[in-house]
Amino acid sequence: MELSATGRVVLGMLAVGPKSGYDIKAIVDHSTRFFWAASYGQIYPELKRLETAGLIAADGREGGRRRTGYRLTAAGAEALRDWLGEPEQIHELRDEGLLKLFFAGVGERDWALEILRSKRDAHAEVARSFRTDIEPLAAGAERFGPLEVLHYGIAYNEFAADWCERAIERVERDEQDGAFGAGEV
Amino acid sequence: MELSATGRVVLGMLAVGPKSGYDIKAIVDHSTRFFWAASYGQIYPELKRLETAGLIAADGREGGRRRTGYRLTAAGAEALRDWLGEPEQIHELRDEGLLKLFFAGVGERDWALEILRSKRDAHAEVARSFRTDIEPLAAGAERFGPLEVLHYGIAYNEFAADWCERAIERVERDEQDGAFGAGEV
DNA sequence: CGATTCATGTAACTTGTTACATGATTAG
DNA sequence: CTAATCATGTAACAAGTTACATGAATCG
Repeated sequence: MELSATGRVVLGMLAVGPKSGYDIKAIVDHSTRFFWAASYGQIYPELKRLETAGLIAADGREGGRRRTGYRLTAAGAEALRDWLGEPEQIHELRDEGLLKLFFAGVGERDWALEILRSKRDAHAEVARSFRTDIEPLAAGAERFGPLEVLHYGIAYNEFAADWCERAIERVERDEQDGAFGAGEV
Repeated sequence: MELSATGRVVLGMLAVGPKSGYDIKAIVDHSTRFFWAASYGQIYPELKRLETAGLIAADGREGGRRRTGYRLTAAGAEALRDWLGEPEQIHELRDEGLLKLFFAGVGERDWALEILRSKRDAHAEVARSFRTDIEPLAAGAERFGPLEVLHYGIAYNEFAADWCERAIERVERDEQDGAFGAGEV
């Protein structure tokens, strides 16, 4: 069975331990959402689909609150293993800063500088918040994975901020305006 | 007027010079598609919308073939300037390798190594193809933008491949299996 | 003259977000 | 008691892909 985008994150989260849709959403929102988001509108229907397909089942837990928790079945564990074992990895990026930079040459040099500064600042701020807000919480991780991915997120944003900084320096150093563009707009 | 995602790339492409929907699609497919894609199903309806809104107009060019070319109007140039001047920059990443890595700890160490190797190889291959297939064509760029963005693409993919390589080394060096996870699946 | 490319367009489908409806439980 | 949080779910919408239909022009 081919897992949907949301099915992948749901199955993975349930592999760590039994959870409700609400739990999954909360965990996704402060972990994978930076590279793999999921909304209630996807999670709840997907839980039903996975249950129908026999990959997950209700966990028996009863508590004070109404709650529909799920756990992985043996078939679900197998589906997760299959997916993790496939070498294919979707990689999609939608980066408006790069799109703006692509067109920056239709204007003046200042446009490029402003675009690069905005991109630099945005990446620097994400890296900073990962370091100060999330890393302390994730530091004592029990399981391989989350902390490594967080470190990737920090490194990626610092790489991007650095690249922008160096690009700004190049543009500022570059004296001849002729190299910039035709100023079509 | 708020530009749609496709409106942004269409307006930018027309700022460089008059183009048809077919032209735009062809250019997007070998340039911005890595960070800002667009399909015919979006481009043609968007051209109509932008024309109705007065941001673009038919270019007068007639040729042998049937062709509906467009150019920017003054209002379109203003809309493009407004958009380029806004500091906001959408940044969305969907990275299945990171998602797999996030869950790698539910299995054995070998899973993590395979995931990291796949991600490393994919990024290395993109960087290689940018360097050998695209950079030679883009080298003599007249306008600021495309070449800088290409260099970002190369640097980003090399960063990611490097990070994976170093993560692989860390995992291989790390002897104590206990640090790996509970092996839930 | 037949294959390819140029060229436009749409319909069906899939995916995903947002906002809302609903109501129970718990903390202060 | 009341505000916040827990919790599930759906409807409406927005965005985007794929595949197809259509046909003209060009290349070999």
